[in-house]
Amino acid sequence: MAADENPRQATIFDVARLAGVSHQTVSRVLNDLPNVRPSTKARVEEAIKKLRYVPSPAARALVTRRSRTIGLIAAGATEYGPSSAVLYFNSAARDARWSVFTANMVDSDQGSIRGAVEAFLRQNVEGIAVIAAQEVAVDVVAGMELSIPLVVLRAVPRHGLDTVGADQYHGARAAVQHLISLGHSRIGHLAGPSDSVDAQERERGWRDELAAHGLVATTHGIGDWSPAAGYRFGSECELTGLTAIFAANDQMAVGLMHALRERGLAVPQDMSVIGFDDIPEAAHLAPPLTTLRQDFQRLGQDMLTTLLARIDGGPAGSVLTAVPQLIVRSSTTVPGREAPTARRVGDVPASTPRHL
Amino acid sequence: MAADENPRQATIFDVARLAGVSHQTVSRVLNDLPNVRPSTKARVEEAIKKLRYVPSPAARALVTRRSRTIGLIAAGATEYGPSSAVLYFNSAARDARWSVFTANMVDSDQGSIRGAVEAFLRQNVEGIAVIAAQEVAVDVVAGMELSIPLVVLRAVPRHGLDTVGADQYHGARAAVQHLISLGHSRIGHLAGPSDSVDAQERERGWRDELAAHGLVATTHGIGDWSPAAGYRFGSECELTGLTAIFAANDQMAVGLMHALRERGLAVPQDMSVIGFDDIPEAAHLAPPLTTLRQDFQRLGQDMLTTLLARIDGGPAGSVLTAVPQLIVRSSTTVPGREAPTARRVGDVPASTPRHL
DNA sequence: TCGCGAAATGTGATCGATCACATAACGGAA
DNA sequence: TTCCGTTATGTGATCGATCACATTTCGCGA
Repeated sequence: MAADENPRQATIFDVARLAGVSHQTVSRVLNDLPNVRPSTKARVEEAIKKLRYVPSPAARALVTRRSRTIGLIAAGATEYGPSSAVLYFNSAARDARWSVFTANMVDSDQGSIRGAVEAFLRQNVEGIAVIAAQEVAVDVVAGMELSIPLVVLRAVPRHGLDTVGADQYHGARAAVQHLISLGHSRIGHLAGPSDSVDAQERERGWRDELAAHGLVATTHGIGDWSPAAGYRFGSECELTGLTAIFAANDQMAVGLMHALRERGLAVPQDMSVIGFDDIPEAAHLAPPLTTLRQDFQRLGQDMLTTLLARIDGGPAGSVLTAVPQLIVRSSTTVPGREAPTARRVGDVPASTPRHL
Repeated sequence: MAADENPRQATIFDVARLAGVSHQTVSRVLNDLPNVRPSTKARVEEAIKKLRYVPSPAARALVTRRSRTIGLIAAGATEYGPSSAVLYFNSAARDARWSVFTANMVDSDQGSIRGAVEAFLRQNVEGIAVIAAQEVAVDVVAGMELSIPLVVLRAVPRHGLDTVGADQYHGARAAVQHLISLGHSRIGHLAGPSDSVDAQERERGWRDELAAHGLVATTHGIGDWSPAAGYRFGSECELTGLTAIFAANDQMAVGLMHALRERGLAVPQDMSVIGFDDIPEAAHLAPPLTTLRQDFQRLGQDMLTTLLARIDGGPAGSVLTAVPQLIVRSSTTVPGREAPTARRVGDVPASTPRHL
């Protein structure tokens, strides 16, 4: 592999000279403009190849004020869902020959997010994508009244915003429906943080599906998506009469099952547990976890498509991709035994969600 | 929040006019060059603030051929370890006011990686970082003989390359040492893919620590880091005489324990299992997993520091951060019962690793 | 007051593309 | 052949910074 260490990169003028045309004609070829004789075009393209010429994005950006570059704000990108969406968004962008500046937020306070967006703007990004569980991230970016397109991963359309998202609400209803069809009637819920729209939608789905069957939504907790939060909820919550729990994501379900085990309850015999996301570990937990699978690949790709369409001047719009798919494994079953009795570590009033 | 939609961004000339100086003086203030009177400097800075002026990176990059931009190749970024390193690398870069182009590879074949690097070069990145389990990614990038600094996440220094990594080898030895000190003498290993240096180092640590105690390395498998691979190994491997298994990462340990459970073996009573990484779920598995914790935050930050130092003309070097820390939980214990007998699903010759 | 070197500031070229406009070449009808 | 409207190509300005170099101002000793 000849690593020809050019003294300097070839410029458009070098190409022009070699092809025996003016730099402007080269520019026409580069940008696929009309009115170039095929024979000329061929000569130019050959010169480009011979010199291994690549146009300078800096020079181009300077005059066109376009950069073919996108900014991506990613918060909570160590969790499975968001990080998958980021992966596929990024990959799709590369396929479309766009470059992506990424800002992975370790903490998504207002200042950091604002700073990241400002850095993007300074780099002349042509659009911004936000993949963040926390609604505050969306609020901040939306509040900056950018003059460039913005697309957000979000289960619910929001006025003035392009959104892409999976149907969390009906996914959650499917989860609860599954439990009800097994015969459960008291079904608890461990929700995600209340500043997350996905979490809100899953909780709303839980309530509505219960209501649709004349059941009441009682036991309820709020976690931060982490296994530790699931564990705390599982240790502290009031279980009397409860036969099933719907956890807002798989990671919390892991912690939850751990706590139930410690309280002497068997899953699924004493308590059915259902998660959300279908992380790779889900099939191998003890017991293998029933959950709802989301198509993160599709989400990431749709986000990119939507953003590019908007950059090209297309109309605003919201995409709601398919409903998450129910994957039945072994953590749910019919409510076999009596309502469980277990020593309880903490006590939570049934109707008041408790922050963990 | 006055969203003053300027007709156009202010330029260095606007600032110069307002401050009553030449554009060159403004440039001096911007770049902290000497020979500017403090009073003049103050006037310029005030003008900058008043006009909300930000220098154009495109114009700057065009003339300086510098971009204050880094390219990051990330492969396997849905796994916990790499994605954490990516997160902290990125965050540290933003703190240092550098922008990061990220290329998340969904598959890391030679062509994709080469393409990503070429896109980076086109964008005039000043350095490239590689966070990838697969050694092929490193080979490709290193083989391109770039004229810009390159830093790689890698447990072992490699000639002509700046590397940063945790000491996988001694981490693995600590894992095996832990098992031996509990009384185990036949300790199997489920390694990561053989094209991963981390995997090689962990395996080498396993072998060497056994040898140091006069024990032989027998049962051995090769997985791809996924829970599914752990499960396949656990279902198929020969267990006779074995009392402990060291899995090269936590995710495979999850699958492994699942398979052991299905074969009627209890962890840790019949088989001790130890993992590597300490994923957030580890503490909540059944049983909670003994493992080795890596400091990914430190790794990401060190990578950035090393890369920036090289960009500033510093000498090449390799950083080996601390040895991963042993976290003892409940998946390991003394080898209580007799050597286990279990129905076996498959059969593997003891000395030949089997690809899963 | 003068002179002179250092400090402070200004002027014009430059990076490498596109844009706006001018001009040359072509091709068919009068 | 002449003319004229396309089609093809070329010329010079422009984007917004830095760089190289020229010029002015300042401070201080002779």
